[in-house]
Amino acid sequence: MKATIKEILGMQGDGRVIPAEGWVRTRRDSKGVTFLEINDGSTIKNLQVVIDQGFGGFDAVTANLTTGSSVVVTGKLIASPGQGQAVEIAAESIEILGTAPVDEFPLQKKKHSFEFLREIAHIRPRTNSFGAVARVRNAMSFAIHSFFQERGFIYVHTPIITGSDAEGAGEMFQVTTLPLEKVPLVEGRVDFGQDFFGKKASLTVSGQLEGETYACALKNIYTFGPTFRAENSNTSRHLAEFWMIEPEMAFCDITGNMDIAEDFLKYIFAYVLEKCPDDMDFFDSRISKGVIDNLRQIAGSSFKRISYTEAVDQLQKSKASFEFPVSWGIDLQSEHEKFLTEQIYRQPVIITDYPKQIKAFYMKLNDDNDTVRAMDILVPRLGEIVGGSEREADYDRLKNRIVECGLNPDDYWWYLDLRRYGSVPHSGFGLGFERLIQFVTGMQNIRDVIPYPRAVNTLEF
RNA sequence: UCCCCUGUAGCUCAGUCGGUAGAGCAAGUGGCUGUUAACCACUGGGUCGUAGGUUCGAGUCCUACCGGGGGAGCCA
Repeated sequence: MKATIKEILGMQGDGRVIPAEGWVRTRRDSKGVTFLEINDGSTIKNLQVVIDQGFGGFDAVTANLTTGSSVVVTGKLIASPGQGQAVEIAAESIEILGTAPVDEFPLQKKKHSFEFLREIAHIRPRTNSFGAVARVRNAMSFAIHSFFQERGFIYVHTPIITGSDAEGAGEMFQVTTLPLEKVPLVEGRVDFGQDFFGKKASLTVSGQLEGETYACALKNIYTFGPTFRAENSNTSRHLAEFWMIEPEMAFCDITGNMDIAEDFLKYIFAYVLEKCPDDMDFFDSRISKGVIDNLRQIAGSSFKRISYTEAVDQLQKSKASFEFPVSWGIDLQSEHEKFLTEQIYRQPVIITDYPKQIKAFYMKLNDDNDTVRAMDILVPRLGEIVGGSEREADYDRLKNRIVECGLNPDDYWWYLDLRRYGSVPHSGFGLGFERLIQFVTGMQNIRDVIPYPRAVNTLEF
């Protein structure tokens, strides 16, 4: 394999003759000399190619040497006499592999809006912004695995298709092979017995319940995979298909859960700062001023930990006027979460011990019988980024909560079995990968941190 | 799903009181011995989202639909 542009930029400009492959980003003509910047996505930086217009073969390619065309340039790698780059290639031959006609190719050597680029999602990775997002996303994926692997967590592949219809985490996409134009009926209702699985099936909204079963066998596990929500939500923070990270730890209480979650976030931030300095410089200067300092500061500090009751007190004491008034028992609204992280504490905040009414059935009930051992991590700008809890480990209390929440215990027989045989305290949390990328990069819209966003009425690519 | 904003040149936008279309960037041509957000000059470029309506006349006002954005809810 020939050297990537990233590798070439790290070489000495000692006059060696090498090939360089990439796509033309921009071209500048002066009298007698043409400057070409080519990029191959291996780094956000471009390689400058200098072409003496007198050299044989230039006239043959000049018309097609346009933004977006793909080229192989061979020439001497030399120290650059100009400012802005250490080395450059003095072209000795140029081959155009694929042209990009200027009147058709949608990217120009100018800034484009993210809204426009979303319409050409197959071309947008060739821009600085989306190249940087892709590289940071890659680094973060790797960091997730290394964080857990270094701590002995087992990576578990929980199912994508699920038969549990009542996980309660959101609207589900149905999966079926039944002919939708002629659905088989029994007594007026759909006969799922004739469907592929013999029962109603859906795409998973969470791997947590299955994750718990493996944690209760392997101690510490994590999942990292696609998740689906059929909610009709149209915001810059929601997708119908997104990636979620869900660790689950046996013999672990809510405090251990918080410790791991906090360490995890700091590890990811530090990792990206170390491994993607060029891309992060780009985000810091062009996308969101101050992201680097912000991440660095968070990675080196301790998160504020308060109870839900304290949070409500703080919000009430602030005398700020909210659209939704604050009182004990309400679910915290976006405006409340933002006020806590951006105005009161100005840092990530972990809130624990929520009223049981506003949380899921599987969370461990506290002795007060009113609150559960939930923990949400809120960050400035995005609000909730992590949601987790210590799980209810007592069979009877869990069964009661299932009934209280209007669910059918029979649907959870295998989940309840965990509490019948060798039950242990265990805890875990869930974290939306794209929201984490948003936080790290400062990108405003979640549709711009995933290659091909799936959302309501969005499935062009 | 609700509220608000928006749709005009390839892109980003301006367009006053309703009177017949503008800029910047991009592109093309020419100029400039090394540029790097290159620079200077000139040139070309429009079914004003779609369909109706009001009017002598609609980019502009009204209605519906479609697309995009922001916020809320739901949530990760």
